Amino acid sequence: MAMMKVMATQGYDGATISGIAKEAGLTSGLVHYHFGSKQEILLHMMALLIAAHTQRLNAALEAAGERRVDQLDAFINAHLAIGATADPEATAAWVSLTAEAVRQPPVGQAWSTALDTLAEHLRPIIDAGQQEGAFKVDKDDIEPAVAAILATIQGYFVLAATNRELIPRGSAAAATRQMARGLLRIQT
Amino acid sequence: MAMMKVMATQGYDGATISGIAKEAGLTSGLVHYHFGSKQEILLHMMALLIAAHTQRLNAALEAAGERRVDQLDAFINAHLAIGATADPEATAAWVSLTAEAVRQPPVGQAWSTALDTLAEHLRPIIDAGQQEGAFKVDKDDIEPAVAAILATIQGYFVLAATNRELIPRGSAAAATRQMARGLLRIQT
Amino acid sequence: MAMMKVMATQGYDGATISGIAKEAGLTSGLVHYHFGSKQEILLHMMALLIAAHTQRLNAALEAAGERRVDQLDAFINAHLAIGATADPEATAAWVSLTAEAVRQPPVGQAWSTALDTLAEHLRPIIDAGQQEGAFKVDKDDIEPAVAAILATIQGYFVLAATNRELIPRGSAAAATRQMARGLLRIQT
Amino acid sequence: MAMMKVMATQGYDGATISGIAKEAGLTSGLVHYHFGSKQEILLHMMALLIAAHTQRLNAALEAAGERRVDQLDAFINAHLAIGATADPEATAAWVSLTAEAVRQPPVGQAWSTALDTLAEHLRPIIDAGQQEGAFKVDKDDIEPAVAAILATIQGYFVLAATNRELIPRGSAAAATRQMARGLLRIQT
DNA sequence: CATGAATGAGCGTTCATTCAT
DNA sequence: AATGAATGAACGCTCATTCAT
Repeated sequence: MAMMKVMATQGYDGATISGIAKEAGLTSGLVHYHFGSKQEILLHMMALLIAAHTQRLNAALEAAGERRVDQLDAFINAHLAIGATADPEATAAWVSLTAEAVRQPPVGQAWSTALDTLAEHLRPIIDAGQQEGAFKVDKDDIEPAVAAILATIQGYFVLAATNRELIPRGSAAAATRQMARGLLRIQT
Repeated sequence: MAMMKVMATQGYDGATISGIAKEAGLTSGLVHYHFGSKQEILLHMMALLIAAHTQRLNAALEAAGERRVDQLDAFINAHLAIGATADPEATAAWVSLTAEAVRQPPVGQAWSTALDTLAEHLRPIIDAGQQEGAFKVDKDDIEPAVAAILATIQGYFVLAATNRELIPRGSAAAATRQMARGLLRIQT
Repeated sequence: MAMMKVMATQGYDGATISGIAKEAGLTSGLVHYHFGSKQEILLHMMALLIAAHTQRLNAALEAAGERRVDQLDAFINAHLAIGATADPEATAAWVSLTAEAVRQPPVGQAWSTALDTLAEHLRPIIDAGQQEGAFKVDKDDIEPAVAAILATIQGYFVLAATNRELIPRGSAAAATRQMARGLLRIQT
Repeated sequence: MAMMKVMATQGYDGATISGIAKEAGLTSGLVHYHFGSKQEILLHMMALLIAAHTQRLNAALEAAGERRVDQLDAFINAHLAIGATADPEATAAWVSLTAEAVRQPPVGQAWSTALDTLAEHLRPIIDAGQQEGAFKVDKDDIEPAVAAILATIQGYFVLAATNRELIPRGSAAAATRQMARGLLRIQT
């Protein structure tokens, strides 16, 4: 998506319609012909980003096997493996988008929905792990754990977009897995 | 700072000079008399935010005592205690600011400096804990741990600004402390 | 005509080609295939409006009989009978059109022609009435009278389109006939 | 007012903000600094036009003396004397404005109010004339008469803006007075 | 004939910035 | 120090018009 490329470096307000159009090899009029408004482009970009990510995530979870800890690792890896997020442009765009989620209610709603979807992938894993005794946590600590893991992932995105050199290459997924083990009291 | 209030709800581009001025009870002309450009206001706001935070952080660390684990907890609590960040406006403004750090190099630089400063507060604690044997980690895992803890904190800011209901009340600091224990292999 | 419907509520500039096309169940491309330009559509709409009106007018005049005063009444009634203009859409479109006649010379020309045509229907009636002694006016007052009656009719259109409640139901034609009697000094 | 000049020849949509600004020797930004929106300029122009007219009308009515017929004539003359409206630009602008009254509800409201104000000047004259026996009309014919006279005046504005040559020089006021006499059955 | 994607000029509007007072 | 009028560039968006299919 052209908007992603432009937003990655210019942010939402800096991403002008004609800038996006030029990046995509179109004219500004045509962009509006297809999208109606700038916000719609943003929402569409989000949908693409989320769809691509969801697909990757589902594939990773299916490949993870039966063990809860492996599923947990797969969830983390799907977000953070390979250099604290594979696509720097997508990461930067996502961070810019986060700021828009604060401002524009429709974007905020879509953002919330996306995060909720992630939580709904993660929660059952932790839930099952807890019930099966693999994760030795209180029932009451499950929701906090879901939030904590998602926070860590989002935080890595922020750091990757703004302070890449702070993250030792390849450490994000490993560190997060280790944190999750502590959080969920997984024996290793 | 008036800009913070406006940025919290409107973002950087949505925060107009005259909007900021009105919030502060001034006129737009006078704001420019003092600041020269909008970016300078942003940089000034960051400086205030960072200074206030640094002061709080230093006070917390001083009060923490000698034990490394207490210092670590103090560091985490200083960022996340009391409902996943005390001041919702400051949090929202910080998240908006993050997006600007991606766009505007001077802002990005200030942001990096701020994060580095935090890292420089956190690193010696972990360093010492490792050397003293309280934290049973490899030397090579110290930098990743610093990044991971900072990522988690920043991630909680993001969630607090966009998805507050995902974070169970008061769970942020506790969960982060627990994660840090797992990451640094602290016996409890 | 579709343009009339759209112009009645949106005016000329507010009436977009694709809006007109949608109203007519066509596509914008096809509209241009037939008309070449938006102005041409307007001119075509005028022609239709005028043709329909002229036909109605001629029929009314033929049915009016020999007496000049009856012909005069028929002329007035053909414009104003039945609730100060029967078709509100046509009236509103006509008023919008009037404004375009001020701006676009070709439209102004067509408008003038239309008014002249009306004058040419009205003038001979008054002329004959004056010569035959039914209308006791000076020869010099004929042209002013033609203008005055046309003005009253156009004025009723304006009021009907903008201030309908100012006109007591059904009073327009009667009042105009009475005014014309005063103007032409017709004994009653 | 600059907008009036531009609207007189270009209509409302043709009157661009920068066109108006240029006519007034300003920049487009400054125009918006003072007016907020194009519609507000239009409303302001209406207010000026109406205020100027109301003042002229009141002066004319005060100078008219006690006789009802003189007051009636003064009312008519204030609108139409001197070449079917003195200021061609104001007339043309008014006609363009009429079309906007059909489209833009706030303009329509202001237009209605203006017309109602005129009606409220005219009605008491006719009312009194009827009660005093100077005007030999039914009570029920007063409202229709008010509407008819206003219609004629508005109609002359339309003709003046679009078909000036149809109106013999200086005939408008005289013809209207004569029509009013017929309408109100005033003996002469 | 008919479609609808595509163009591009131009619109109203916003706003950081300047400057006379 | 302080005001707020003034500037001007840039934005999102609209739409008459064109044209490949």
